[in-house]
Amino acid sequence: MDDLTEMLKGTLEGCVLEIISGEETYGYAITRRLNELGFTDVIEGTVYTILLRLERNGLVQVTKRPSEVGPPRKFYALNEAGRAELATFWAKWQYVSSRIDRLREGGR
Amino acid sequence: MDDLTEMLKGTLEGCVLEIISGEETYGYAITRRLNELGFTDVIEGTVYTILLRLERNGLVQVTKRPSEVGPPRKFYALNEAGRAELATFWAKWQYVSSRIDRLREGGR
DNA sequence: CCCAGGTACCTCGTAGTACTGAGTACCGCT
DNA sequence: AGCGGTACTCAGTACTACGAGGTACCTGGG
Repeated sequence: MDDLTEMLKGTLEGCVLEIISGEETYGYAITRRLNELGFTDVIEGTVYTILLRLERNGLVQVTKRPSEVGPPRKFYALNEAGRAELATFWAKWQYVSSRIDRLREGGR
Repeated sequence: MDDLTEMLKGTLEGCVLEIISGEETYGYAITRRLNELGFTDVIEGTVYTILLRLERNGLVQVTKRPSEVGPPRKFYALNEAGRAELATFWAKWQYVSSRIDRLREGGR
């Protein structure tokens, strides 16, 4: 599937929040996870800009830990504000996707 | 539901295409239709920029017709390229939304 | 020892999209 | 004549994802 970038706007951040909420993890691994999930074109640079934004907005707690196979990793975990943001993301997603599906059904 | 604007990027154009595909219609009415559908914050200016883009990209056929209640209307109808674009939009939507839903299900 | 390759992070510039705000103009009604 | 509803246009703004490049750590092979 090619060029989903415009459709991912506004949802990618939520996806990253969801991944972080599942387990404390770091940028490089998040990129791999997104690629596995089918978002094959999502690139490291994109994920890092999202992570920096989350940090700047105070939605995550960051912990730096050494790695045995490379440079130190920055692990991200959701804080209370992050969990709240994730909840509103899913609410918005539910709202938007249901309405688009309804439109698709020839919808009234 | 407030501030869906980022999440609508990339999907609003598809919604407009879908509405046009249902019946030949014009900008002002499309805006009303979107508002009815739940996208209450979508504003005329946004719809017109989308319509101009569709026209510039050769996805629609435009017909100007007089109105009895105001200035003349520009009616839009999909051409062959527009129908193709609409089909790929729904394919992308299917792809993206299914994957996001899977992620939400704690998904593997 | 050095260098390639995988791991891990950061940053600047660009492009695309939705929104804002202002402007223009037509119409019917009072 | 003026007002409210209809209808379109356009310049400017904000936000997000992406591309391309750079830095740095580690292991293994030549």
